[in-house]
Amino acid sequence: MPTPPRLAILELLALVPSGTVVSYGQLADLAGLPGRARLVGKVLRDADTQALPWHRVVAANGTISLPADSEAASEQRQRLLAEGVTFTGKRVNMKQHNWQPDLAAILMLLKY
DNA sequence: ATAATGACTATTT
DNA sequence: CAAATAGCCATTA
Repeated sequence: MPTPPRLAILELLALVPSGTVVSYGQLADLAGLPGRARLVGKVLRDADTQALPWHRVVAANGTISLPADSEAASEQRQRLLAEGVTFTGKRVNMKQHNWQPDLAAILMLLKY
């Protein structure tokens, strides 16, 4: 049984549009959980990655927060590239792709 | 109750 | 730009 905080994170993640990314901390803040970036990471580990855009979550500096050599890391990068996300070396160009919550997302946040 | 852990982050070397 | 440093805080052991 997911605790309320986790639920908020998951619902919010589901709203992140293709071609954009969010940082762990940003997602935590939006979900009303300031300072809990690490919790987001844990949620992603436990969550059902099949149905959620988990690959749209990257570190605040734009890098992928998974072991550079891991299979998951390369897959995440591949998925992002497929959505049109551009990289500069190892970092996502946050300037262009960092998600800015739209009205729908803001409204949804009100229930928490 | 205490201590270690980690898909984090901001700052400083 | 890479690496170390020091905060962060729920979850685990």
